Amino acid sequence: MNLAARDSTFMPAYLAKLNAEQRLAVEHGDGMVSRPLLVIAGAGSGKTSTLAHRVAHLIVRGADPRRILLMTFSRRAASEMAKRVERIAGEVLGRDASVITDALTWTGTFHGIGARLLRDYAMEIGLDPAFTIHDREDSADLMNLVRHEFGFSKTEARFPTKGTCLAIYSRTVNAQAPLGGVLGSVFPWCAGWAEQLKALFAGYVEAKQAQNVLDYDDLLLYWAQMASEPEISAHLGGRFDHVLVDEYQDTNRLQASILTALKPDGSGLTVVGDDAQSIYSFRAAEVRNILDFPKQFAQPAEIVMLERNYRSTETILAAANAVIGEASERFTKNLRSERKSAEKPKLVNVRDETEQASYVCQAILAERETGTALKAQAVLFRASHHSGPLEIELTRRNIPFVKFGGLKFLDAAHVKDMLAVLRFAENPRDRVAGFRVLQLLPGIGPSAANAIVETMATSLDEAMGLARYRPPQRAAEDWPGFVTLFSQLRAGSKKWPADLEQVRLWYEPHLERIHEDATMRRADLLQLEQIAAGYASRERFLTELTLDPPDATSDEAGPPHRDEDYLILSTIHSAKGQEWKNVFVLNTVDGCIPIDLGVGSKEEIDEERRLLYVAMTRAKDSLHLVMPQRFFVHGQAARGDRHVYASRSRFIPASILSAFEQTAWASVQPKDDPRRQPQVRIDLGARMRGMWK
DNA sequence: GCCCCTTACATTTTT
DNA sequence: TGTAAGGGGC
Repeated sequence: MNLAARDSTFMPAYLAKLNAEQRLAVEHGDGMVSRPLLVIAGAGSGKTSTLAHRVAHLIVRGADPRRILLMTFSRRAASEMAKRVERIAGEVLGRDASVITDALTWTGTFHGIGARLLRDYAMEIGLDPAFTIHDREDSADLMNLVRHEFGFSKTEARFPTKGTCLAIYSRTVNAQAPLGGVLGSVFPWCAGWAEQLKALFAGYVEAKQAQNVLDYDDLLLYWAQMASEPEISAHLGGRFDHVLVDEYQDTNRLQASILTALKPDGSGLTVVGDDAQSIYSFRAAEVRNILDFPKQFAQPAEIVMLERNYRSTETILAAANAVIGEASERFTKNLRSERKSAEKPKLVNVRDETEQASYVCQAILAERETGTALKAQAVLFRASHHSGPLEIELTRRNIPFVKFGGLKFLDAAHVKDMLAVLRFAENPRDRVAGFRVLQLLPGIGPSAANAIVETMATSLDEAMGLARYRPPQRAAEDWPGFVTLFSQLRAGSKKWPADLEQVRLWYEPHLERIHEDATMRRADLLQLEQIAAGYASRERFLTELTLDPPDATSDEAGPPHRDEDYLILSTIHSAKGQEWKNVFVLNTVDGCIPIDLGVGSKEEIDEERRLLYVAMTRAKDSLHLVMPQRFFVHGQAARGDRHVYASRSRFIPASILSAFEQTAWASVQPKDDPRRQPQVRIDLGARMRGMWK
């Protein structure tokens, strides 16, 4: 049988839809464990689809879905992937497909998979399986505790803040680099504190262990360490036949070392990514991971390049290619598109951020009039706060929107309080949680809270230690209620999610005492209960919520207006992997893109350039880059006129302007703009008084 | 020791 | 703009 005949006669429909390169990636190894595969997938080249097809193809060809490990960048990406795999496999396997894809249980983020594996192997590595996980803020709080303990909060010259300390620590761990080197290259202003930081980090690690907590980095670090032990490594690697990693350009050295430990010779390994979209180096992502992948193994890797773009029009792609073409070093070639369009992307000049907001609103509404849903349109920006003026204008005009990135539901103090109670019950050694919870009681401050967790730590049983403690007089009234709550949560007398309701009933009086807007906050707590109902246990709820929190107003139970049409607002980072018919990019000016903090080195500039490239390549049909000419300075009176002038982003130099259509826009109703009121100050009161002199 | 008030200050992106 | 550290009253 010759290949051509096989192609036309026996190729399943799901393969026939793919182009030649995509099919190469999907069929590599034809379902068998085979040599490593690298897929360089340009923006809009059908990357997700190709990966989903590959997984489905593996299953169709007989691979055991329980032995496939699929790691994506977010849980959202993981569930999207699972849905697609099921649909594709369904075409071949019929209704059995859902049973088979349900067995595809090892999908998730590196951190999420790490947490699961660590609980599995906890006994072997001397970890208490009841460990709780600290999010970024909890970690910073613990770092701060140690920082105070060591007396670093009262040094002559100012010691780095808790957040900076944690950033340095995290960077050092994730980059697998020596502290000195990290300080020199990334945190030069802290280089003088090397000795103290080293001591601080040692203390921080000890504190985490004493309290049986892991931070984000530990999930990778423990996993990598565990995987480097020969006995565990063989067992661990043997659990999975196929390991597939999405967005490989955004993995760091620690993650790469985990992959190597799982599959030392690269057999059964697939990584997918695009170096032109690497935007996470601030998190120690290492673009060399993807560039050096082919050289990493003794056996040669198969390399597949997907360079045909199915998303954007030719004109949008030409402009994006022009922007990325200015980059100094690059692996991927220019993408090509066959979607014709007469319309170039627009460079829109507006007076200031207020005008920018008006422009975006009217353009979006005009598009909706022609039949483009709000959901098919997105506004992207470099930093979360860049969307502030637009959010005000959208609210004023009653245009519903959902914002991704920036403030999270879980950041609200009252939500954190509730979660801290649960975490404290789950792991009574978790001092950050305990410290927070105990201070909710009136009459208990930092020193009493400290004494209590100390008492608990030295007791054989934590709940008993708590019951034995004699609280200060002013806390006597509220104390017994808390002890009862804690004991019941510890004993597990209630079933999940009834636990959470019990905590809420206890918490509500405190909420009303502490916060004036208790009613609004109470609604959040009810929503938290809705979300909780979706999880099997307290432990799963706490773990998964920490590792992949729901976005402020979307996801999970969601707000009542979920079915309605709404506009998407997103940071460029959070827009990764997504696409919209119309895309607006705010503040395409120097100081915003690139952000003024990120212009230190050539590498940082290149990353900022890739950010603009990622933003531009999200657009299918139309793209607007908006450039306010002046920005009002913060920290002045409400109507103050202090401002700075901005210029077009350096990533759009004159030499590539021809790829854009330049326009200017001004709102036709200047009276809407309070800043345009007459710039005079008249003391009418003085005139009135003068009338009687 | 707790709590409220003032003042200073820094200010990206996220698992 | 909002958080964090410090001061003073209870």
